[in-house]
Amino acid sequence: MTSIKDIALHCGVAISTVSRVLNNHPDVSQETRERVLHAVESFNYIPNTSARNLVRSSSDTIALLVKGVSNPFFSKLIKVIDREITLCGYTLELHQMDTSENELRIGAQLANERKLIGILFLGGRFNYSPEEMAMIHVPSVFCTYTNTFGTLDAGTYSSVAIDDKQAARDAVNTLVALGHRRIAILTDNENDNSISELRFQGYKDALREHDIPFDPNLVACTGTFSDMKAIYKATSSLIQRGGNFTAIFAIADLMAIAAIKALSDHGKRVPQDCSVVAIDGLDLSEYTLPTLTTLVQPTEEIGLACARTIIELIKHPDKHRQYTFETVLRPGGSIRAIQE
Amino acid sequence: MTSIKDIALHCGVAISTVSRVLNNHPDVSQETRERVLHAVESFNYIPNTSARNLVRSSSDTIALLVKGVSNPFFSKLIKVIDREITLCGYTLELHQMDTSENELRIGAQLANERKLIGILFLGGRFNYSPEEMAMIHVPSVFCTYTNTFGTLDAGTYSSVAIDDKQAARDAVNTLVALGHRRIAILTDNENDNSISELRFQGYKDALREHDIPFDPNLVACTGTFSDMKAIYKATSSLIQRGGNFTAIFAIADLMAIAAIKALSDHGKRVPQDCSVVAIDGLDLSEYTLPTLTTLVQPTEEIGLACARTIIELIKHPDKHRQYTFETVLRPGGSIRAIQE
DNA sequence: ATTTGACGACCTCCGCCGGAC
DNA sequence: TGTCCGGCGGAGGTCGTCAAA
Repeated sequence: MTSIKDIALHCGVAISTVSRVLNNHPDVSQETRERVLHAVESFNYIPNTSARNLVRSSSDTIALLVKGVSNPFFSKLIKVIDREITLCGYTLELHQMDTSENELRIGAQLANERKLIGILFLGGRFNYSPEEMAMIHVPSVFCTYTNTFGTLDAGTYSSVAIDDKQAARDAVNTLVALGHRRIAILTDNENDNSISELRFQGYKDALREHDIPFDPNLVACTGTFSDMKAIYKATSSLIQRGGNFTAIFAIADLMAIAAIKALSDHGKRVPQDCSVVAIDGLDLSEYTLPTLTTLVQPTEEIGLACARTIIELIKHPDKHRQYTFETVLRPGGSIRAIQE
Repeated sequence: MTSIKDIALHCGVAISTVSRVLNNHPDVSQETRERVLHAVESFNYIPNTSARNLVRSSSDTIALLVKGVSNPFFSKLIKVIDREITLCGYTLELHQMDTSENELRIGAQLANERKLIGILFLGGRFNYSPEEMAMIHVPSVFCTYTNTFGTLDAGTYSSVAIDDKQAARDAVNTLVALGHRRIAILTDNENDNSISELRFQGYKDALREHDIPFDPNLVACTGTFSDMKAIYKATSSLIQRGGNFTAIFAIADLMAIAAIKALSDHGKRVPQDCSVVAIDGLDLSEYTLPTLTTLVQPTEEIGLACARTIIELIKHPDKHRQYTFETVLRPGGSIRAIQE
């Protein structure tokens, strides 16, 4: 392994001089600078970051802890966050975990190991307690979720998310406005203290607002956000239960796509026989047949907000804020008005 | 920040002794050990990982360098690789980069920084030179690509991939067998020394085998693998050129999905007016309308092979091998026979 | 014989001082 | 007087070796 010493020896200069060149210090003659840079190039020398971090007061690393990289909504978000963090001169470290793991425990461990200066949690539980949060000793931001079901004080945490309940209400209202009253819901889980539960609540709220009775027979749980086969099956069994619904609200775009396929295989055309609305607004779902009517999450803005919030928080560790973004309906070909 | 020195001072022992306790060395009396551990506990002392990595000869960390996490084919692969690496007792570190970046340079830097014991490159160029490869001093495996256009000796690198040229030939042959002779291709780039070029070659080979003249007018370049809008536009302009094609071979599933939408918007139904075949076999594309006819990459097997190959290579650094997997046609609703 | 201390090496940065021209 | 460069010491944790208690 070549070190700064080898470069110095080869150039016949002192280690300090090489260091000065590498760190763009002024007190080096143009000629020496070029000689050193040339040696660095030809030796393919890369400074040892462990040693570098060791002597520097802090690292420049922010970790992004993702629960389920296979979620296509996260894919784009990761890209945006990565770009902004890098642009601001920080290093982003990506970590993937299983949906069953405890993100806070892993975050605490990682922060210690890696000397992180911040953590972005992407996808997580909505019900943290102050005791749990005490594990984390570095600035952190909850991305795409907030602490709805938890007991954290608003002044003690930062989050960037959409209003999930409102988005679900908007989705259902869109269907009701078209005359639908028998509206089924396709969700992950009824009581997971997380995103599914919140959107499920929004669904029930919207029904109540329009005096539509809630029918448990119209609830289909998939147990997953991304396993197409499981979603297909859940929709199939919903159809076979014969709840006589005229529309489906799917809590995620991928679910809607699998649902449309299941409907089609059971002889129900979308939107003629059944309307479908979802939440996410993936690029993809604008290119399916029919195109999906969906509430678009402003991915670019959310990603930028995540990155900027953590950077601000690193500079001012107590300035906590919760950001909420609006979703916007993207009209598609998957819905239509019902005629009585 | 408390350091090992503080612990040593507080306990009235030498630094070496504290180190011995922390690393479970036997030559410490029970009493001293307990005293030190107690101090570590109460001071909340955590060893500095930078300093630790500086001296340690190796870590247990394998890095997975992904070029474009937004590629949905990679998402599932990452999951499989992560599971297997973790199962085998190693730590996987995920790193994302832009398509424009040089994966080898980043790999070299990372290996140095993190004291990696291995690197998995996921998605990369097919044309490395021995000089470039010399930057990498740890075992590494090329995942989903190999060195077709490069000058590496077969005994000097490991790879796990499908036979891209053959898969493309199979795709085109499927169309020819149904009577198609005017077959357009939807690809990223004609000469990128990478996956697109190889699949493009396979396309041309298949045409030649069947004495079908190659028509440059039937080539549509998207310049991207994942930007749906760009793919849609490329397809639209292909249609407007009026090449009179009866089928499209898309080199990736996502491209096919956007193409089908473009065809539909131009009044061409799939498969009645135009057949579409792709390569990838995403779960998703089994649930679109129509379902996509595609050559499935055995994701599970490829992922396992990637993980096992790097682990074997770490144990035996010179046992290089190139693995090739077969793709399998998954029939769908996007193709049909042509009647003259 | 068992336990502990002392030390140098690993690598980089940074500040400081001193020498050379 | 200013410009350029050398050299030193410290910081951080580990580990092997040697010496000492």
